[in-house]
Amino acid sequence: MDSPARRKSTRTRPSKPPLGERAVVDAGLRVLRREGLDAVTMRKVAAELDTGPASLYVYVAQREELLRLMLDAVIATVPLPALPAPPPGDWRERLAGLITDVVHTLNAHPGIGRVSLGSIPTGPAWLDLFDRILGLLLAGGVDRQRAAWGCDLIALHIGAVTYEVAVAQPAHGDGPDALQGALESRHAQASIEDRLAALDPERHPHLAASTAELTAGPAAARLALGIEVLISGLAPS
Amino acid sequence: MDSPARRKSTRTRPSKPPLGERAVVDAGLRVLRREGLDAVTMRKVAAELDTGPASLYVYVAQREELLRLMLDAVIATVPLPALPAPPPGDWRERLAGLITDVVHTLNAHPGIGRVSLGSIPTGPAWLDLFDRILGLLLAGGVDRQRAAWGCDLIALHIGAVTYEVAVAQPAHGDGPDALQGALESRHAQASIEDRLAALDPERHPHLAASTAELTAGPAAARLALGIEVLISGLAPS
DNA sequence: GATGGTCGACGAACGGTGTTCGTTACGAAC
DNA sequence: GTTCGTAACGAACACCGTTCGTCGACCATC
Repeated sequence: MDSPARRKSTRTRPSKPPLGERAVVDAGLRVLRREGLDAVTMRKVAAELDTGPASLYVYVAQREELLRLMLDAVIATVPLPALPAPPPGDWRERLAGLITDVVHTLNAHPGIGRVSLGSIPTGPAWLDLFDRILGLLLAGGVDRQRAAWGCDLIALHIGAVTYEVAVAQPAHGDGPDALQGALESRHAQASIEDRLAALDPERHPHLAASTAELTAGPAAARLALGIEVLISGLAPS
Repeated sequence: MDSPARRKSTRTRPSKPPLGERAVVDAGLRVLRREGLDAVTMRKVAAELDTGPASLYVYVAQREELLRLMLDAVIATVPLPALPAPPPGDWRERLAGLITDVVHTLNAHPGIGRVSLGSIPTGPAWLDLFDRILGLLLAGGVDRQRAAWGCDLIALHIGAVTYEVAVAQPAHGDGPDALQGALESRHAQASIEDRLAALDPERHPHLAASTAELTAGPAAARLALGIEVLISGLAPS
C-alpha cells in the first residue's frame, strides 16, 4: 500500500521495552477474565502485549506452562489463615471455608481450574495452600497417610468443580452477543432437564423418581455438599 | 508421479461402502486406545476409516459429540448389577465395587474421562449407570436430595480421577520410542517428588513433615481412599 | 429398462492453533 | 567506539476443526 520505502518489513519497530514473565502472565489473566480459558492462545496473549507470539517463548516454555503460572497467580490471591497455628475454632468449618474461598476465586477466572487437573500443581501459592489444608486435616486428628492423600483428593475436587462450572458458563465476554452465540451454536446437545423428563421409568426407576432432586438446588448448595462430603468422609469416625 | 491419466484427483474412488455412526465411534476408540485422547482428531479418525475428515460430519455433528459417543460406548461395557433389586449385600461395598469397575474401564481408554467433566453425561449407558448408583445410595438410606447430588458428585469424581491418570501416562503408543519422547520433550516440569524434597520446612511445616505420605502408596490405594471417602461422606451417620 | 432425485463420500479450502528458526536491533560492557 | 549477548520479531511449518460444493452411486418411479 505505502511506498516501498515506507515498508516497515522486517524489524521496523525499535524492539519494545522488555516484557518479563510477570507481564506475560498478567496479559494472560486479562485475556482469561475477558474471554475464557480457550481464548488464552499464545497469539491473543501476544496481541494483548502488542507483540508477536514468538516473543512469549522467551519467558514461557509452552502454553501449558503459561497456564500453570496463571493458575498459581490466581491461587496466590486467596487469603490464607496465618501460619503458626490456626485458632482452635472448628477445623471442619475452617477447612470448608478455605476450600470455598479457593473455588470462588478460581471461578472468577473461568476455566483456569482445569489446569490443576492436568498435573498436580506445584507452584509456590499451591504449596502454601496445600500446607494449610494439610495442617487443618492433621489438626482435626486425621491419620497422617489419610490426611496426605486427602489433600490430593481435595485438590482434585477443586479442579473438577471449577472446570465444570467453567463449561456451564462458557466465558463471559467473547465480544458482543456472546449469549446469542452460545445458544444458537453448540449444535444444541439436549439439556439435562429434557433428558430426565424423557426417561423411561421402567428402565431407570430411581432416576425417574428423583428428577426433581437431581435438578434442584442452587449451585452454592451443591458446592457445599461436595465439600462437606469430602471433609466428613475424611474425618476420623 | 504417475501419468496424469492415472490421477485420481477429484472423485476417483467409487464412493466407499457407507460408514455409519457405529463405525466412526469404533474407529475413534481404536485411535484412542492406540494414541490417547489428544490424538483423536477428525483427521486421524477419518484416516482410520480410509477417508477424509469431511465424511465424518455426516454421522457426527462435532468432534465433541464424537467424544461423547465414544465415552458412552466405553461406559456401556461396564457390567451392571441386575436391575430389579440388588442383592442385600452391603450397599457400600457394592457401590465401591461399581465405581472401581467404572474407573478401571475408563482408564483402559486414556483420557476419555475428561469428556464427562465437560458436560454431565446423558448418554444411555450413563443413564443406566446413574440409575444403579442412585439406587444403591437410596438403598443405603441416604436422603433423597443428598443421594441425587451424591450421584453428581460421584460422576464428577470419576471424571476427575480418570482425567488425572490419563495425563500421568500420556498415551501408550504414539509410535516408536514414545517413552523417550515423553521424557525428553515436555520441557521437563520439575517432578512432584523434587518439589517436595526441596521445600522449606519453615514455610511448609506440614508438607515437609509428610513428604513420605504424600508420595507413598500404590495408585489403587489412592483410588480406594477416594471412593471410600465419598461413600462414607454421603452415608447417613 | 430408462430416468430422476436423494444421500453421502469426497477434495479443497478457510481461518485458526502451538511452536521453531534465523535475523536483527538494542543496551551494556569493555 | 567497538563488540557481544539478549531478546523482540517476521515468517513459516505442520497441524487442527469445520464448511462448501461437487458428483458418484443407489433407489423409487415411470
